[in-house]
Amino acid sequence: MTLTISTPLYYVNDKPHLGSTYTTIACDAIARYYRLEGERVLFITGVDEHGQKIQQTAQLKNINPKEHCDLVVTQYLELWKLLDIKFDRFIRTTSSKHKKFVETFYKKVKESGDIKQGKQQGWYCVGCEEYKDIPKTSEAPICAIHQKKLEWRDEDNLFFCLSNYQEQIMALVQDNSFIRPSTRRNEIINFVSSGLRDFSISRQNVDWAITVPDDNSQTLYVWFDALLGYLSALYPDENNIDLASLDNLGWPAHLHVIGKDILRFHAVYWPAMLLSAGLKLPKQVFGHGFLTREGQKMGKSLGNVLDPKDLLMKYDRDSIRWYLLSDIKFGSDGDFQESRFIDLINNDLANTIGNLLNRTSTMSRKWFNNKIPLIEKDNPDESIISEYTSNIITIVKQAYLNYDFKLVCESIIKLASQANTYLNDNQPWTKVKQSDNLSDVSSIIYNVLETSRIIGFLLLPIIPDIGSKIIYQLGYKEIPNTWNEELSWGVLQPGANLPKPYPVINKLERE
RNA sequence: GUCAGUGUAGCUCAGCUGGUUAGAGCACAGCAUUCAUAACGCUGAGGUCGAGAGUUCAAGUCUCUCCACUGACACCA
Repeated sequence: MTLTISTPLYYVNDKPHLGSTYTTIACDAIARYYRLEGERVLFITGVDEHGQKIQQTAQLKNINPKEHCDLVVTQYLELWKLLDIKFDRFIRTTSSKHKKFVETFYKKVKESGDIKQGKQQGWYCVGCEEYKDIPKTSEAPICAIHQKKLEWRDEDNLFFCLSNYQEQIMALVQDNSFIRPSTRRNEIINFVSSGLRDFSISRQNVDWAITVPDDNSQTLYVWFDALLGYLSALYPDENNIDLASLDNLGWPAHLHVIGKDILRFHAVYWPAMLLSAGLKLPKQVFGHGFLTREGQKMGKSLGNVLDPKDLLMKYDRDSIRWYLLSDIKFGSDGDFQESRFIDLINNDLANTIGNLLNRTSTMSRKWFNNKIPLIEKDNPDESIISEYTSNIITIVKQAYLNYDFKLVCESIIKLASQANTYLNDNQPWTKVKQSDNLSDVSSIIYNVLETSRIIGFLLLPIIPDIGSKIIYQLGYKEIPNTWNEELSWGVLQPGANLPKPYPVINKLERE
């Protein structure tokens, strides 16, 4: 069975920002975890390219919308490459595959009787490009943001009959495995229990969008179009687009990872659309938090937006991944603080983990002829460290399953600290001076090499580069695709060659 | 405005159904040490748990009031 995991399809109004980077890194870690577990994973990401805003942005730049989209898409792909994001599908909503699918899907929903004519009425601000929630009866209301008069709009649109799915959606959002983290579930339940209203899925004056199949005077509203990207992404190409084959292509999705701001679309509208089309529902929707920077909201007006590309110029990708995944509880909001960033990288990655490997490998090579020591007898202390390690493995695996990356990282650090303490307690550098203790020394070193090896594997989903470096430095010629056989004690071959160690990460200087 | 959530050491946060001297990591101080990336290890200092009142033998943990911040309250993604 395929595990399908998705990021949102990012809106290409602007270049990628730290938020989408964060989401994508988290998804990548999840995908890597499942792959190591031996699962067949389909990791979907992509972009949402339609809508009036994009049309307008392109106009401002004096290029056509497609050119604009192509440009931004290039930036996304480049960033994901720099971050070594191992996605399987990248879906563009302007692709012909997607268009074909949207038409197919629309027809099916229409056959189900869930599309009707309606009127979209309301006070509309041209500046905001949105309808304001202001009573019909108000006279000459003014937009609070733009201080301009609002227009009364009364537009014939197609509506999706969301209200037909009130009970089913209610049951879905109350199921405590669907919306994660659970703290966000209540909001959605409140929303649903206030009564679902039908929503419009078409627009009359937006050209940069997919045309409604049976009414070329209108185009489909971006959300209706964008959500369908999760499905169109599954098809290998634009041939044989039919709903029945989705079952074999990886649907239903195992997990949609999204920002908390778009939870409602994914937990309410999207499932209803799927129900209407007779398709299965995704298993989980995870709404993560937002990032601030040095305690402040990031925004253009403040001029404090942190560009992921700039970050990558200064720091390597694993440092960024480690910071985002280890310091911020996945699901909660987080604050990006550069001094903390530097502290964490230096302490966790360089001092605790990197130095552990380095000191152990050096000892082993120095005293055992550049090899992993031969174990001559059982070390009575072995069980202490090996049992500790095995407990950590259990905790880490469970934490990965819960998408609790913070706990994953914390537990791995604990293991590394434990190994450092074990070395200090046993002092192999003292024992080695007395030749009759050599067999003790070999066991001690072997135990810590083993621990380091397991640390390397456990780190792979979070920081693949550093995890791999650790594993290579222990003599592996290649990184195994799955980890279940590796996550047991005693895999390192005594007597095998140990390459010369080098720092898995360099320390960062504080400015 | 209505509803929900948050407010615990300098910083980021744990503290389940109320119960001995309130915890962790980072930062800080001291000790120790050289196998190692001036790293590791050990010890310590640090909090009237947002404010006030109440229930209780006992409250960070329950109730009420207040203060501050955040989010949701339908078509901006």
